[in-house]
Amino acid sequence: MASPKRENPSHFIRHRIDEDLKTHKYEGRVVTRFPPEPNGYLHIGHAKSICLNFGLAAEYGGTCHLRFDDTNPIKEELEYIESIKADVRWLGFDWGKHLYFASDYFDQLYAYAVQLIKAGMAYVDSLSTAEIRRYRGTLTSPGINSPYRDRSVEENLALFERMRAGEFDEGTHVLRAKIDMASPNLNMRDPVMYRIMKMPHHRTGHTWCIYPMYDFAHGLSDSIERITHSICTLEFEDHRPLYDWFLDALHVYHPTQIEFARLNLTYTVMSKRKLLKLVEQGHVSGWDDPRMPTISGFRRRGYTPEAIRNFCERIGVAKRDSMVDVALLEHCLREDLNKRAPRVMAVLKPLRLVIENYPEGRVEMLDAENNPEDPTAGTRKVPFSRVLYIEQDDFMEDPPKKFFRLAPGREVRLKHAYYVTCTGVKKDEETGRILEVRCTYDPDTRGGWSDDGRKVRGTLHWVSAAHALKAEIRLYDHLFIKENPEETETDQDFRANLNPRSLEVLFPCRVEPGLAEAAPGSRYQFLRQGYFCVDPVDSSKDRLVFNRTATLRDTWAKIQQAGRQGFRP
RNA sequence: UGGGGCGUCGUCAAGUGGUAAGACACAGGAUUUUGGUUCCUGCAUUCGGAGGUUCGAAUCCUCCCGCCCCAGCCA
Repeated sequence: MASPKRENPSHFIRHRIDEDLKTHKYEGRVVTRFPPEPNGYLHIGHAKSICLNFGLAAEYGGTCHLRFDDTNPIKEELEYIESIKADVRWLGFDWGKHLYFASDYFDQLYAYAVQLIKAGMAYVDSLSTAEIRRYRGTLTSPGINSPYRDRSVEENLALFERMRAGEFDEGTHVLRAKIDMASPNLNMRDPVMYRIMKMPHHRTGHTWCIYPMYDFAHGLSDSIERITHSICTLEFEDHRPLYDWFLDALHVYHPTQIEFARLNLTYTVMSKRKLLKLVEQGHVSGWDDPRMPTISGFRRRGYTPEAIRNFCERIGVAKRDSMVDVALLEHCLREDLNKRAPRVMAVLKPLRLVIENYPEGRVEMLDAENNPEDPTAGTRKVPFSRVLYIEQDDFMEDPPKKFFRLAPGREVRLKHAYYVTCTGVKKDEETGRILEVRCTYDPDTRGGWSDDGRKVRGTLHWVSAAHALKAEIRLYDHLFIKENPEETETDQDFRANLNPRSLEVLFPCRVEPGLAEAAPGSRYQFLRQGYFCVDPVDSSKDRLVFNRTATLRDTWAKIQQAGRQGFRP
């Protein structure tokens, strides 16, 4: 990789690690972890965390663990574990042998709990869920001690053992840390450490009927794995005192928890709950719908892991809540694909173009450059004949001044081919709809160039009607119509902002014959249109399906927009 | 009205007492066989506000304002 790398942006977590390295807090080690709960698909917010954790580890010569935080069997499924691993791998990261599960530590965690009971720092509470809530107090008033708070160590030990043995029903007992019911931090008001759940676990089976809570399990899992920097999102800031409390109480190895702001992106939602709702209610076709901000959605949409990684580096890491413009993500994608994607011609909304002076039955194979940004990409042959398809948008019968595409009497270049001059149009007598455009070509302009100094303003893409392949093309737009879908009128939710035009399916579009061989998932630039990929799920030899990953920047569209607004009274 | 955080350009974001980086977006212009790419140029006399300390403040102090998070036997 000789490409000139951007210098790594400065951010507070790098500063913290630098500082710890300087003071030898962790003997020069850097060990991070990405700790997903296997209860849903990963989204681009997770990608930020993955890039941060794996990226930092790589940068400092350390390691990053992939650890599944699987402490709640009712919400978690095997299926998610595989999708998460696939997504992390696809993003380009490798956990090597460091694949772990919090459930692997259940025995150790149980022993730690017993140790806390013996130290008088944990007790079995027999209050009901509702009572526990009531005893906890509120934001502004302190909680009160449970009547079971002062059970003897022996009694607690016996009760906890019986909880484990399955002697009690769910909800009848919990193990709580004995901290401070009057703490202004609600997390410190005797947090629950274990609850009874008579539910088999996807990895430990029927071994357990009590499961540890996040706050107890997470920090200790970090400790067991000798993590140095435990990076999580802002909402856990209030949990840090508790994270530290368990580690200190048990006198075990103590990682540092550091919190950063989660990613928000314009025109989309990011919470698992909301994404699940979109899937379940059929607003999208699934977790991997190309409009979803999931990793699998972006993958199917045609995004590259490089673009996503670059995006994650560019957005930075900080503690303030923010909403990143999705235009930056699109920019990263275009920047990557501009260099790599082969150019190809595809007509989305076909309009017949007949070249009156081109011999019937004649076919020429013209040379076309595969990528002007990459001289090594070579050329290909494209068939040219008397009847072509051009884009409907590339012809206007009565064009405005700034339109420099095809119109009666106007001359344009057909990319890689010839100059053509429009001689007229053929219309449906009744509807007035344009059926085809007629033109003549200049045989001296083969390849799309004339040495006589003649200037043509426009260059059009095209396909030969007799040779082109039919294809289905799916045009995607933002899933929501508002930058912040959360902004709604009272008594409606984010679904009210769903974009009814987020998907437009075009068929039959006409594409270059060479695309018959296009591999699923392969990416192209459709000249003058945008970046597209072969849909890895629905495309087949019989029915080619392309997804639009992103449009090209479109100055003409902007001019039109400005014009329309200008004419508004 | 308890506690924990956070406020620097439209959006991200550097900056850690020496006189406001960069990116995206936006607006002009040049080049162009993609109205793409590339290339120039412009875009915060000012850092939520008000005082104060200092030769000097986005950086230190005081007060105020605004936004986010926490009352799961979820993570």
